[in-house]
Amino acid sequence: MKSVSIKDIAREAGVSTTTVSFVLNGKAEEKRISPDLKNKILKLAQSLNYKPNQLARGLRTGSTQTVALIVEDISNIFFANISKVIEDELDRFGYRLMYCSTENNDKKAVAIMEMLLQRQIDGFIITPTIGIRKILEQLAANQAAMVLIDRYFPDLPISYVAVDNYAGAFQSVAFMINQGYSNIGIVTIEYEQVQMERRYQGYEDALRAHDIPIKPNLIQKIPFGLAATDAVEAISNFVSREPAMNAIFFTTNYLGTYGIESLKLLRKNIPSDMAVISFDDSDLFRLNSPSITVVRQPFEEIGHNAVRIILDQLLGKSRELRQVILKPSLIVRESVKQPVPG
Amino acid sequence: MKSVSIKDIAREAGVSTTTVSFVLNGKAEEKRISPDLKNKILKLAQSLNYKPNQLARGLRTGSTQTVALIVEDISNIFFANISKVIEDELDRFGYRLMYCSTENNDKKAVAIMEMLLQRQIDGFIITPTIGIRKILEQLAANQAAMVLIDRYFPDLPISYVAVDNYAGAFQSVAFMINQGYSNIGIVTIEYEQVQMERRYQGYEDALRAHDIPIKPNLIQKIPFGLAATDAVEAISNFVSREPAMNAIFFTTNYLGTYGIESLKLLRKNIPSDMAVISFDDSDLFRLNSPSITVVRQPFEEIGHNAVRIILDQLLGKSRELRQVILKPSLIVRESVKQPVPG
DNA sequence: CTGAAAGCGCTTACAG
DNA sequence: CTGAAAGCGCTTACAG
Repeated sequence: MKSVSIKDIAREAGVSTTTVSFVLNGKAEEKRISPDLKNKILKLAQSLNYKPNQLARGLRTGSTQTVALIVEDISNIFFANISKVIEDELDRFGYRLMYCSTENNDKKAVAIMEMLLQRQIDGFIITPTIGIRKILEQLAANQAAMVLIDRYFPDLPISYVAVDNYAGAFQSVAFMINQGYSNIGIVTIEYEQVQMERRYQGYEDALRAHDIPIKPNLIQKIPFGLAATDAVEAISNFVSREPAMNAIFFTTNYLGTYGIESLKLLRKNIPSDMAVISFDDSDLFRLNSPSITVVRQPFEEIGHNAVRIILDQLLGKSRELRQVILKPSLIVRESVKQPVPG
Repeated sequence: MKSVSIKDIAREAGVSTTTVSFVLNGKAEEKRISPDLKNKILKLAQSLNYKPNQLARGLRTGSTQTVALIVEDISNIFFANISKVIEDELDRFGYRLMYCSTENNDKKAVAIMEMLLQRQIDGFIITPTIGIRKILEQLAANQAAMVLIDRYFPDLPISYVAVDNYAGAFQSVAFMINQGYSNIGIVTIEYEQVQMERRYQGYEDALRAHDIPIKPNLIQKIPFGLAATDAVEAISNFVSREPAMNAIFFTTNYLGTYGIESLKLLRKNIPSDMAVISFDDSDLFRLNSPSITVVRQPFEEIGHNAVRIILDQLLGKSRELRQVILKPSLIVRESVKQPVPG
């Protein structure tokens, strides 16, 4: 499948590749190329089904007009939603989006970054894993166009867009307390990253603010990447082990999903046996019977902000450090009700 | 951020770029380069943090070691599952996967194909939209490495991997009939593509095989891409309009999800008011109360087969036309029960 | 054992 | 108004 090049067009048209290149790049007027010649070249390109080779163009210009989006898992609805916003927006500025999932695996994340760097990607929108900190530092030192989303390194001079995880968690737990719950557990991820730490801290502080003691056995940490069945089992054990616990805060959507499965297996009724709030929204939470109260992250705003920041960098408008923290919102549904007294 | 090239390494090492290239490509032995020199170059590349420029390499060799996966919607769990299988498998053969979503939009699909063609992608795994038929024909004529998944053009000489949609639908509807239902409706997508046609045909034939007349008013077609709220409304109207209908077959996962929402809004009980089966599985179907009976597609097998076919083409092992049809399986859960007599 | 040179398909400063 | 030429960073056939 030998593709046609500007050389082919030039030969057919009887002109130089320079002229063809000018015309094809819309510089005919600027370069004062005659309209007749311009049209001839355009027609020829069309009829030969010419497709510019972006590798050659990228090699020559140093720009691929491509932005990479690196997330934890593109099939997670939270990231899928964000990526759609980002893709649509970038498209309007002539940038292509290339997405990659790290699965929160440092090795995979490093490999992805290497791969992207080799492909001369213009800009990066990244949900970082801890293991790529070094790479990000280097990129930052090299003035690469880059913005972090969802999670970030507070001490690194890299722009980010995130959500007030602390407030989202605090608000959720406070809501449960105000509804009369006091034996509130938390299921979170055993992974030392800001966003999860902040959610955990919101949980603790909400309890403390209401003079409720923190009980270590109401805290369940699940290792990241645990197989679904194992995670469900861990949560089931946790629930069975703590009969006094009557409410659980799940710090992310898949944990909430596992939780619903566990409670279903245990035949625990939501909310009469167990009140539930999860971070992140999903069809499952919305349509579950009863529907699940959630902390919704404003993914449209996250996407918009990330694109604005990366474009400012790419278009050379601004390289200033931006640290955007957006407010999540508690969507009250049916999974937290006044508990039966006694 | 000027990156280091083999020229830099060559200069530092006091050798030619040829030698550096040989070493970096693991041809030191073959080209009989002295071990000392080899190590020196390797060390140098390491310490200079050399990253090969894949654009240059791709331009020169004509191969980018990249396969594109074009699906309808990467956030649909069915496609997300397939893509993970494909990505992992290709990775083991040194190929990168680049994924794109068409959203079943012909214009977007064409734009994606153009973009990929310009980027010298080595192979294509495609869930085609109707509008890219022409492009696929051209690619096929040019011997491009390519395989279609999920849907295909039966009359085009292009390999594909799909599921026996007819059998899946037939089995579902026959199951409902055997459970005692006879007023079985169908909610499908108004879109003229094989896979949906086959599912619809399975529905019709199952009814016919059991001497149940086809009633046009039990057939609801939803335009593809209809906003969620509108689709839910359309299904609600459909359900309300046909009080005699006591079972519905949904031909794809998001329709099933809309259906559950509609039934919930209408306060219809599954299965006592309405039995439900949907094509494709999901957490929502599995965890819903009651859990939803589904036709599960063997996504692992789909992915494996697609990769095997594309690799055979890429590695030049085989270009033969392969038409793989896999069997889906009915997963019986709680959403179809014997209806109350009368 | 190693290197000079051509060339992949573009873009663009320079010249006329 | 248009073209010859250099060069982006690689790989590789050819030569010695």
